[in-house]
Amino acid sequence: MEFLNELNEAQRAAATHVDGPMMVIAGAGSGKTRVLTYRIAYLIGRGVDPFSILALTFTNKAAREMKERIGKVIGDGEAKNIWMGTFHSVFARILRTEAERINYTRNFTIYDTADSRSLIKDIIKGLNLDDKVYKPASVQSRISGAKNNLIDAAGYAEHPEIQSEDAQAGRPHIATVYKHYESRCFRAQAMDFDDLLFKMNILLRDFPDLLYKYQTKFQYLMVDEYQDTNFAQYLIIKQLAAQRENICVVGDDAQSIYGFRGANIENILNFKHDYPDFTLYKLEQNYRSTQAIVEAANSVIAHNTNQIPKAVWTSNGEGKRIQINRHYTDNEEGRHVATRIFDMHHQHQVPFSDFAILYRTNAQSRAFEESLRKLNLPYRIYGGTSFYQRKEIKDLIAYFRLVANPRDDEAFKRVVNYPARGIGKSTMDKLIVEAAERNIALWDVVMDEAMPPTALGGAPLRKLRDFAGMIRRFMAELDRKAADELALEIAKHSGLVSELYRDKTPEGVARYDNIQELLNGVQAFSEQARETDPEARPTLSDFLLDVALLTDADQDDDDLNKIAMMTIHAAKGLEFKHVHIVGMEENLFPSQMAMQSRADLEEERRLFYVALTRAEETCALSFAQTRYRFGQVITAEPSRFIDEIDERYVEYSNAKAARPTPFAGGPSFDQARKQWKQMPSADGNNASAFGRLAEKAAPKADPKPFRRSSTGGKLQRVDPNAGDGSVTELAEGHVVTHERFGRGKIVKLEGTAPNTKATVFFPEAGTKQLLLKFAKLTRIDE
DNA sequence: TGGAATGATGTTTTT
DNA sequence: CATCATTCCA
Repeated sequence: MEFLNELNEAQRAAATHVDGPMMVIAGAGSGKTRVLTYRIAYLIGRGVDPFSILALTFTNKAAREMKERIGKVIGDGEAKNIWMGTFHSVFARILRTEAERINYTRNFTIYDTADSRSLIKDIIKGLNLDDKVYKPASVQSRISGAKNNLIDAAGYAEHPEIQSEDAQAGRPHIATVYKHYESRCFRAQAMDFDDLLFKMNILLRDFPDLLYKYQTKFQYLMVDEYQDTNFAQYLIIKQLAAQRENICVVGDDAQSIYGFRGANIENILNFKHDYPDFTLYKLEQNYRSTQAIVEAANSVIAHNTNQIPKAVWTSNGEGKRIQINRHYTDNEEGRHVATRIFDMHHQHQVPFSDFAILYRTNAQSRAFEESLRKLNLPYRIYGGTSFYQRKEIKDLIAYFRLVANPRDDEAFKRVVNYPARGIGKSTMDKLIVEAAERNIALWDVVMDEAMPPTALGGAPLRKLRDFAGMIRRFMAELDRKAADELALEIAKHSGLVSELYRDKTPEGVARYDNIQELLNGVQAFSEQARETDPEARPTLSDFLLDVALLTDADQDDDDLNKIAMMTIHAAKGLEFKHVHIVGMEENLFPSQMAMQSRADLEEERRLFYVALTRAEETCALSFAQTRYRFGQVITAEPSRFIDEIDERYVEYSNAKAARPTPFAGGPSFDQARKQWKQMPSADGNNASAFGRLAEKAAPKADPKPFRRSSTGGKLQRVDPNAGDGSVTELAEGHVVTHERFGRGKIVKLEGTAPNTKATVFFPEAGTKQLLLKFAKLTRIDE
C-alpha cells in the first residue's frame, strides 16, 4: 500500500494500527485527518468490510471530504459504504430505523434550537412562571446539560445537587418545565438535538438485542475531535466498542472549545481507565505553519494549567512574526484589514481564498463586510444566520415537516395561518388549551371526528379542517412521490409561493428566490440519492433528516476564490495562508461571559490557540479601542491574550500599540473620557466626537490609498463611525432623504443629543417626527 | 382577524 | 441596532 509512504513514522504507526484500542493525540496541523483517512484505507485494504467501519466526525463536510479522499485511495465504490458522519446524523439515521422501539414514528421531527426554545417558552407561560426568572434560553441550556449527562426529567427532579442548584438560583421549577418539555416533545413526535444522543443511549441501554446488533455491525470505530465529545457521546461509543474494543479516538486537548455544549476533556482521561492497555500515538510535528506561528501558539497555550504534555514543533521556515495592529474604531479595523488584503492580492497576486478573517462572535462580521465591499473584494461568510434559518425557508420546511409528521406542533403553529386562512389567535388559543387538556397533538384535536373540540365554533373548526385536509392530501403522497416532486407540489398548493410572488419589494423577491433555491436543493438531494443508488426513492422525510442536521460549514464552496469570514469555532479544522484574528479585546475575546472561572478562561485561551494555528504563513491580530456594541460606543482594552504571546514572535506594526493599556493615564483621563461620552453631539451620537478627537490626536499610522469615496461627493451618509471627518451635522432647513419616506426637509430640531428629535416634512409621506439616533437620514447637498 | 406601529429587550461559541 | 412581542387600530 503505497500511500503509507506519504506518512511520517508516527503517522504511519497510527495508521497501520489495526486491532485494539488506540488514541492519537494530534497537535494542530500534524496531519490527523490524513492519518484517519489512511487508516481507514488501510483497514479496507486489509479486507475489512466498509460497512463495518463507523467513523464519527465533527461536521458532515469533514465526513464528505474524508470519504472523497478515501475514495481516491481505494476507489469510490467502497468508500461510500463506510458509515461516516457527525454523531447527530449517524445516530439520527439509526434512530429512524429503530424508532418504533421507543414509540416514535420513523418520520419523527428534529426540533432545532429555535423550535425547542419556543416550546420551552410556551411551557413556562403555561405554568404561570415568570419568564424573567425562568429565561427560556437558560432553562433550555439547563435541560440540554441534563440530557448531555443522560439525566431525564424524572432523574432531574430527584437529583439532589441539581435541585439545590436550581433552588439557589431561585428557579426550583425547572424540573417541572423539563417534565412538560419531555412529554410535549413526545406528543409532537419530536426530538431535539440532544435527544438524538440521549435516545440512542436509551436504545442501547434498554434493548440488548440492538446493542448486540450494532456492536456486531460496527467492528471498527473511529472518533475524530474526541476532545469535543460529551458524556452522552462518550457512552454511546463505549457501548458500541465494548465487544471488540477496536476503537480509535483522535483529538487534541489543546483544541477543546465546546465545553459550553457539554464537551468534556475528561473523556480523554477516561479513555485510559476504560482501555488500560490502549496504545497512545502522539503526532507532534506540525506541517501547516511557520515556526513563528507554532511557537507563538505554544507560548499561549502554556498559560493553561490543564493539559496533556506535548511538544508541537515544525521544520518549516521561521516565517514572519505575528503582527499586532491597533485601531481607534471597529470600522477602522475593518478598513485596515480590507486594505491589507487588497494590497497583498494586487501586489503579490495572492488569491482571495488564501485569506481568512476570524472573529469571536458573528456580530463582528459587519464592519468587515462593509469594508470589503467598498474595495470590491469578494468574500464569503460562513455561519451566522444560515440559509436554513431564514423565515421563508423555515416556513416551507415547516410544511414539509408537518406532512412528514403532522403531530409536529411547532410546525403546525408556524404555518396553520400562513398564508392567512382566517385562523387567528383566539382560535389557536382554544385549540392549544384543548390539546393541553387532553395531552394530544394539535393535529389530533383537529382530526378527532368523534369528539369535536368543545370550545371551537363551527366556522373556525371548518377552517382548521380544511387546512388539515390539505396536509392530508400531501401526506398521501409522502411515500409515493420523490422528495423533489412533492416539495414542489407543497410549495405551490400551500399558497406559500404565490404569497411570496405577490410581494414585489426587493426583500420579497429575495425571499421568493430563496424558496426557489430550497426547491433546487431538494431536487439536488433527490438526484444525488438516485445517483448513489438508482433503486433509492428518497422521500421528503429523508430530505428533512439531512436538512435538520446541516451545518454552516456544510454549504458547498462552489464559489471558490473568496475571502473567508467566520467565527473561530467555525474555523476549527480549517487552514489558511493568511489569517486575521480581529477584535482582540478584553470582554470580547476573551468573552466577558468567560471571565467568571478559570476553566472558562482556559477554554477561551484554547480558542485563541485554535485561531492562531489556522495560519500557515502569516497571522495578524487586531483590536479597536472603541467599538459599537448594543447600539452604542464602548471603549475597549486590548486582549490579555496578546500579552501572552512570547515577545519574540510578535511585531507591533503600530508603535502606539506597544504593551500595556493605551488608555492608561490615571483617573483624570478616565474622567475626561466619561465627559466625552456625555457630551452632546450634533447627530445625537457621541461616537463622531470621539472619533474625531482620536484621529486628530494621533495621525493615521498608515495611509489608506485604496479607500474610495463611496459617496461620489453628493450624498453624505451620517455615519457616526465613519471616522474620516465626513460627518455631517444636520440643521433646520437641510434637505435629507429617508429610506422609506424619501426626500424631505428638516423643519425643526429639538432635544439634546442622544435624543435629538427632528420634524421633517416629506412631500411624499407628510410630516414625520423622527429620532435621529434611529432614523437613517442622509443629507443631500444642494 | 389582520396588519402596522410602537415598545422592550438583548448578544458567545453550535449539533 | 435589530429582532421580537405586544398593542392598537381598521
